[in-house]
Formats: sequence, structure tokens, C-alpha cells
Amino acid sequence: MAMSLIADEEDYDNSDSEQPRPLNRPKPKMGSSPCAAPGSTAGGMKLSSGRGSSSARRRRTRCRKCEACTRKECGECHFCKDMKKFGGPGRMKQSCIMRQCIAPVLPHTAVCVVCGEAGKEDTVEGEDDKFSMMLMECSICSEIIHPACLKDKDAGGVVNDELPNCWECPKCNHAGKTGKQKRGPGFKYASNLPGSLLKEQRTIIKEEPDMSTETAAVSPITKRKTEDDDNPTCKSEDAIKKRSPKLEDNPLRKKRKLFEKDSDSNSIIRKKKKRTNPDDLSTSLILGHIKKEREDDEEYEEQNQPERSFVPSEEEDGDDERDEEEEEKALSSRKENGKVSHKTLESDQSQGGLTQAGPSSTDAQSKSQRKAKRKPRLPNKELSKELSKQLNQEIQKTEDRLAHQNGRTVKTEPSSDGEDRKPLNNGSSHLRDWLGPKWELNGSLREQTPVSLIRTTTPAPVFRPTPCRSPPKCVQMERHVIRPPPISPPPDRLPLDDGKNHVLRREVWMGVFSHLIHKDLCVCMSVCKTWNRWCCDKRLWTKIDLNRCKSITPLMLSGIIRRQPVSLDLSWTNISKKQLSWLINRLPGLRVLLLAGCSWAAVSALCTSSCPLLRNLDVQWVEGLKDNQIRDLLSPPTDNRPGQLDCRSKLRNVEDLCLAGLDITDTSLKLIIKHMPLLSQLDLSYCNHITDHSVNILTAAGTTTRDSLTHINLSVCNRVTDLSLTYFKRCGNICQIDLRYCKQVTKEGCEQFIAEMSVSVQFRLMEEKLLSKLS
DNA sequence: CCCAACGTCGAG
DNA sequence: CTCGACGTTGGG
Repeated sequence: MAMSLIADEEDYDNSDSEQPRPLNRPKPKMGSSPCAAPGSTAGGMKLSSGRGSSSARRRRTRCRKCEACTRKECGECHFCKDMKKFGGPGRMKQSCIMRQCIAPVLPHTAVCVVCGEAGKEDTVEGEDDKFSMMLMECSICSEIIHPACLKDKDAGGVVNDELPNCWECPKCNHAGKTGKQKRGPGFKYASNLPGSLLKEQRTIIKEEPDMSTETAAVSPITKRKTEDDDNPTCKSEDAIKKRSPKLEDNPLRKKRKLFEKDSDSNSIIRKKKKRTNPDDLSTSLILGHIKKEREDDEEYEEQNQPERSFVPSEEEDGDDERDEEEEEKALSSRKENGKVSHKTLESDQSQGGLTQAGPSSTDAQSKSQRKAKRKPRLPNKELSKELSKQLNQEIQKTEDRLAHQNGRTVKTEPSSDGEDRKPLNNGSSHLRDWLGPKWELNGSLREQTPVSLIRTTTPAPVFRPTPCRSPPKCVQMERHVIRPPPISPPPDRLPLDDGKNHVLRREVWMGVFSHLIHKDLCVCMSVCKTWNRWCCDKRLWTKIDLNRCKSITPLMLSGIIRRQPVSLDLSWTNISKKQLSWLINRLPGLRVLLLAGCSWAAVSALCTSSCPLLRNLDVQWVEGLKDNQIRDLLSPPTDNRPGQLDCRSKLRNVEDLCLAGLDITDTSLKLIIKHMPLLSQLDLSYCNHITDHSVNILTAAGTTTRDSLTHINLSVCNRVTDLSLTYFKRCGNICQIDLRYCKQVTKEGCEQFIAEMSVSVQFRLMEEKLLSKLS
């Protein structure tokens, strides 16, 4: 044991267990606990003889390189608001949620428990050599060691891709300790985040109790739950090894089995995980399911065939397509029904939440999926599972990539115990459903043009498809950092089976991918690891359309975050405020946000979230959105704390605003004029309270809108008359005035407008009462 | 030394 | 169970 380690032990002992901790606080909270401080496990170690071989855990620290680390503090999140620099009390001492490190690293002071030296991967060439010389921290015993310093080099370790320099060391692994006991160290991610979104896992645990026994397969939170449950009964050794139940939710998202051989300089070989106990069995079975992230890109068939032998069930490949169809049928019928039973919806979200919690849950996914296959089908659930599975594979692969970027140079065991049992395109069709072209709800109207609307006499009630109100109460947000999408992910060329690379370079492929619609991209993502990486490039996902997707699951949310779209359409969905808030806070580059037909409760998330780049906001037909709500939306931050001096509206950069179908009055328009100086396109169609006076206000001298407005839609505003046209003459940049179906606007009025404007600008009637400037 | 913030506890 | 609080670690 290294001296530093011993010193650590003493330190911890002193602080944690042997001496009363000096406390200012009324309650000696931490002093009473051996697990109080990070790293205090060494204290625990001394307390427990069973932990003799374990090391003090080193607190991890930011990598300082990832996208999150390089961000600035948002100044608006919970933790930022706590910071002294933002005028808060500074008690919480947490990192900005936008800056939660993606890949926290071992501190520079970390050294090998055997040789006492730091990581030396920089001193050697070659991936395997690098691996053997880098420090690896065991997620079970916390020992930090150079793999090269291991005595028994034949023993296998399981690399945890979730964190750099993290594995289950051969000792622990060999002893049959499973990752379920520990989460990876340093995985605090967002643990203090308020408003987590993922409550559903509990539901799923209850619904599918067997999942809680699939230790390696459950999501972090599921696992946490599992472990918590296990805690009282687990053996003392394990209990001691665990620093605390809360620490234990390691999403063992993926395991890579490693084996080192003295005789082989490329010492890591691929080997199946042995099944020594039921746990292992299930683990490996499940691992088999998720093992799509292979080091080598492989043919579609190759991925599927080996795993078939593992399919214990009556499931056959031939069924999959049929199943898929069934699901789609079910899906469409569900859509037609326009509602989903609450229970089903919840289970949908449970599933989503479960999987969203982390790639490891893919295992659970697969399992539950398998299980579900044997049961009468629950289409919605199935759908969600498929979605989850698919997405998690993507996520997993993304994480792989990140792991590699972090210098992990470990070979992957290719799906040791067989691979995913389902054909790869199974499930992608569902992704298609939500990531692809919008779900159409019985051909319902999304059109904003009055042409489709005009046929109804009472547009609003008729047009508003009934989005699922009251989203499941248990919607809980993920507590994990959702990793950003890869940018130009390696490799540069597609590796082929023969060890060579495909002749085409990544950018060529990207050019091809860029022509695919999202559903096809999803299919591509299931082809091989490399394609998966490439296809997750956010350049391919600038626009994500979930219009009319009835149930927004946490899984979808994480999928969105990973793709960092510039444009997001959540119209007519049942997204909740919490979900939307969570999303917005994680999409700093969002420019287009469509929330038509959502509830005001959800849209109100915009009041507290920051989206400084937002250019295009669509809140048409949002129920309950009236003047007061517009005020809330546009009001600048109310606090005057340091760092919050910006008194401008959060929506100050909006250029295109759609307020169709809202009961807003001139009060709202005044606010808009005041707070949206860049507004150029304004849609007020179907706003029955809009009058000539409103137009007068919009075009009055001294208003910004007078000059900024280029497009105005007042169609089906029955209180607007020809008088408005005279007001529009003041607008220097107006290009289009839509007065279609305004009963009080006359053709003559329009013609007069054209005539009078012709001195400076040529307008023409594109349609009756639709005035457009000739370019 | 200071600041940032990890990882944990425990009140509610 | 959630989330505020905070001792202590890690970087500079």
C-alpha cells in the first residue's frame, strides 16, 4: 500500500470516526458517520476488517475538457443561483448544471496502489500498452492501480466505460463481485439536481419485479432502489464495501471484459463472462442484449445471428417484423383514440425513464422486452421499450466514444454471451415514429393557414386536437448528465471485418447521412458502432419533430439533449413543465421552439428557463395563455442580484412569434413591442380580441415593431377592418400582410392599399386579402 | 491560501 | 424520497 494511502486512512480515521469532528453546526451530522466525507471509505476500511484490500476512494474532478467543462455558468440554474457570484448564499456549493462534467477524471495526485506512481499512459505507444500503464480505479474496492502492476495478469477486469479510468478490477471481478454493488466512482452527476424527472422507474420496478433482480441490468436509479432494498440484508462485507447506499447506483452501463496475459503484449483478449451464479447468468444474458457497441463494426446479420442461440423464448426473427407492424398498428390506433389510459401512459414513461437513466438499463430493456414478448402484447409499452432500447444503444455507443476520447484504449469483448436478440431494425421503426416525421393524429390539422381552418366556423375548439392533458404525475427527470452529441466522432473511416478500412471517409458518409430522414438515420444507427457514432452527430439532428407525439418520455428527453437540436417541435404533446424546463435548460443552442397546443402549465417553463438564442417561438392555441401569461413569459428576471442585472426579457431575441388562437389583447401586444425588439414575423390569426387599435399600437411611431415587422398574420381576426391597412402603411419593412378571412376587411381596401403603397413598394394580392410585397 | 465543487447526510 | 446543507478534497 502506498504511503499516501495510509496517510489518507489516518486522515479519514481522525476526521471520521476516532475524533469528534469540530463542528460549528448544531448537529454533528457527518462526524457520526464513517461515510461522511468523500473518500472517507478509508475510515470505513479501518472500521471494517473486511475492507482490508480496498483503497481510499479518490474524489474525482472535472476533466476540464469536455463540452460541459468548457461552458460558462448559466447563471440561472438552481446551483448558479445559490452561488455567491450570482447573489446566492453559497451554501449548496454545487456546480452549474450546465457544467456537470461528462467524464470526471481521477485527480492528478492519484497514484498506483502498487508502485505509487501516477498514470503513465503517455510514456508508451499502443493502445494496449497505454491501458496497462494508465491508472484504473476499481468501482468496487476503489483501488487505483496500473493494470501492468497487477500480480495476476491473467485475471480479467471489467472496464466501466462510463467513467475514464474506471473498471472492476480483476480481484473484485474474480471474486464474483458484481457491478451492482457499486456505481462508478465520481458519479455524483446532478445528484443534487432539483426536479429530477425520473420517478417512473419505481413504477416499473413494481410492475416488473423481476427487473429488480437483474442487477446489472437495471438503470442507475432502479439500481439504487434495488441496492437500497438490498442494503439491510447484504452481507457485511458488501455493506462495508459500499460507502453508502446512495453511492451504489452505478449504472454499469456496459462492461468490457479484459484479460491480460503475460505472454501477449496485446494482453487483453476477448472472453466471455463466466456464469457462476444466477446473477452472473442474468448479467451476461442481459449484457448479451445490449452488446451492440462492438469494437468492430459488423454486419447486421452478424450481430443478430450469434445471439439467436441465446434466445430462450419462442421469439423468432420472423416475428419481429410482424411484431413491429402490430406495434405500429397499435400505435396508430392509439393515436386515433387520441388518448391513452393513464396507466399505460405511465408505464410508457416508466420505461422511458428507466432507460433514460442510463445505457445500462438497456439490459433491463432487453429483458423486459423479452419478457413482454411472451406475454400478451401491450403495444404502448412495447413501443416504449423498443424506443428505449434503440435509444439506449445509441446512447451507449455515444458513451463508448466518449470513453475512447478519454484515452480509454481497451478492447471490447464483442458481445460475449451472444448479442442482441432482436434484429437491429427492430425498434428503429419506433424511433422512426418519434424522431422521424411527425405523428399525424388522424390526419388532424396542424396547418396554420386559414385555408384549412376556415372551413370550420368555430376553429379553436375543433382544431385543437386534444393533447394529453395532465401528463403522468410521476414524471421525474433524469438525474444524470445527458451527454452532448458527438461532433465529428471518430473513426475517420469505417473499419471492415478484414481489418482494413472502408475507402470512404467519414465526411463522405456524413454527406450521405445528411440526406436521410430521421427514421432512416435511426436504422443506420443500428447498423454498426461506427455508423451509430456518426449518425448521432448533431448536424444530422438540427431539427427534431415530436409534433403530436402523445407521450413525451424521459427517454425522449435525453435523446433530444444528446442531439442538441436547433429546432424542436413539441406541439400538441403532453410535455410537462418540469420536462420542458429541464429540456430548455439543456439546449442552450435552441433557436426554434414549437409548443403549439401545449398546456400553459408546460409553456410556463419558459418563464423560468433561459433560452437566449430563441428566435422562433410558437405558442399558438396554448390553453390558458392570455395577457397575464404573456406578461409572465416576457417579464425580465425579477431579481436584482449581482450577475442578474440583465433586465431584458428572456425572449428578447425572438424574431418569429406565433400567438394564433390566443385570447390576447392589446396589453400583450404592448408587452411584445416592449420586449421583442427584433420581432419580424407575428402571427395573430384567430385572435378574436385583436382590433384595428391593436394594429395601430403595433405600428405606432416609436415602436420597434413598426420597423421590424416584415410578416403579420391577422387572418380570421374578425374585428380587424380596412383601417388596419392604413396603419400598415407606416411599416417600413412590411412584406406580407395576411388578412384572409377577416370579415371586415374588403377587397377594395386591399386594392387601395396596394395603390397607395405603389409609390414606394409594389404589393400584390397573392390571394384574397393576402398582401405580399413583390420582391 | 482561495475557490470550486464532490459526495454525503439528514430534515422535512 | 427529495433536496438543502456542508465538510472536505482538488486545482491553481
